[in-house]
Amino acid sequence: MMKIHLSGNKKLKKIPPPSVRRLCKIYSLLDEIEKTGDISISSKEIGRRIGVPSHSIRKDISYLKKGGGIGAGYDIKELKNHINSAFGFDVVRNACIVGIGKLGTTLLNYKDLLTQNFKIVAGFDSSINRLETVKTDIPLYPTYELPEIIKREKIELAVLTVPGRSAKKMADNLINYGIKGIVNFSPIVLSNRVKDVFITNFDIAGEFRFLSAMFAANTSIKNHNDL
Amino acid sequence: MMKIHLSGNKKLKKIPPPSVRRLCKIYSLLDEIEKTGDISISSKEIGRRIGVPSHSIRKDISYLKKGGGIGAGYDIKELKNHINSAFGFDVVRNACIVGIGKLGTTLLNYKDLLTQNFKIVAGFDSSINRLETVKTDIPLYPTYELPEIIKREKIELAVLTVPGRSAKKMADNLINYGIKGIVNFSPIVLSNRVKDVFITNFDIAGEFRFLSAMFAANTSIKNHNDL
DNA sequence: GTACAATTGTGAAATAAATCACAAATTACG
DNA sequence: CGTAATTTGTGATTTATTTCACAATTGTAC
Repeated sequence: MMKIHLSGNKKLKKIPPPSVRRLCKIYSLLDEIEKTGDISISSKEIGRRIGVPSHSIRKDISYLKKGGGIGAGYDIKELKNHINSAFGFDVVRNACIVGIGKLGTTLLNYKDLLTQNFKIVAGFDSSINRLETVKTDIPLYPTYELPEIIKREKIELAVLTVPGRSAKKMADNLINYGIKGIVNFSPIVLSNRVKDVFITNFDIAGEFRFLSAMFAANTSIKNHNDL
Repeated sequence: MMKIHLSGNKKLKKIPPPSVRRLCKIYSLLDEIEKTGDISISSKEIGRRIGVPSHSIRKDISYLKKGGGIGAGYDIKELKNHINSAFGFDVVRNACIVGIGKLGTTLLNYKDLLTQNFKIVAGFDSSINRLETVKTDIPLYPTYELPEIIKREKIELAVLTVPGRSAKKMADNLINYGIKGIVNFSPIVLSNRVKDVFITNFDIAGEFRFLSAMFAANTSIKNHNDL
């Protein structure tokens, strides 16, 4: 259980991480649906679309919304605003990619990340050779320039796509340089002992293994994110 | 809670999904450590390495192991075998990648996936043009050949890297064609209503948003997988 | 060999999350 | 306007997972 400080709201609320995840998903969905011209949607429909029972949706939304129209559906614009102000999706944050291997290069050019509130403003790699061969619009720098560029470009978040053996050390460095959030794609699990630094581990190979384990166990599961 | 049928064991055990995840991680760790020549390891050390308290590690292992040496550490080889036989990591499964866009291409050549028990034996895309331009050692086919190739190559698992708008339909098709597990990289959440088909959702953009939400909430979290 | 330190295994307790169930509110419609 | 059909919001309940606590076991030092 975590504490979420709703901006524009004196109250301190606790929102379970699974609910935060679902709310993020709901936000994306609303974004999509808004384009079709709809102005209202029910918890049932949201649930159907993201594959979750409607009562979960209502519970999730109840964590951040007070009052409103029981009986009617949710006003899409209004609900988006609620999530927005709770999670700060309206603030654009600068991010960098550390480790310009295959995965790093893909993410550099992965359009979906650039939408919303992430802006990738730099890429880093220790191999000068690689910096020269990778083709991208985003400026690339050698690793030793990390402290300087992070400061200059006001980078808050880092995507870590270095090999496992360098992940731990690099994460420590990044934190020292002032990075406040890390998305770790290396197979090493990074635990965040440092206060105010947020780390999510995104282990692709591990996820495949998990699928295989569940598969072997002949059992159905819901979702990766337990969403 | 799920049912896991331990092979070579008459008993039916229930292992919570979070424990399955951690056990997968533990397995990878043991694999690494084994190379260094160590033959034994403690729950404390495992916990330190994957960022989880030692009592969780012991609990997880207790789900699949019976008897053994209290007081001593875990024998690495033995523990690996236990996990192995519980989750079937010794069986190699054929997989394919559906949707050869940027992400799909990266995964095609992502070495880490090829280790362990996954073997990517085919790639599919609806654009003939793309099939011709992508450079890879793995054979590529047009989408309409999916049913045939799945049967011929005995493909059990699919990695879905198509755009969101085609994800749902493609997933349904794959299931019809006999695919038993799907790793979904599209932003659409796929829920698995079909028995015996396992789906994990791997939403990169969503994960970034989640990080941002946690970041905005000024709260520290542990791990993406809730591992 | 004996005391001491370290370690596992596991019921029991505590915490977290999902699900339920239903009152209260709204809309639809003749 | 009145009745039926939807729909939300949320305490209460159930289920799931983590954490605790400690007996039992093994290794270690002298």
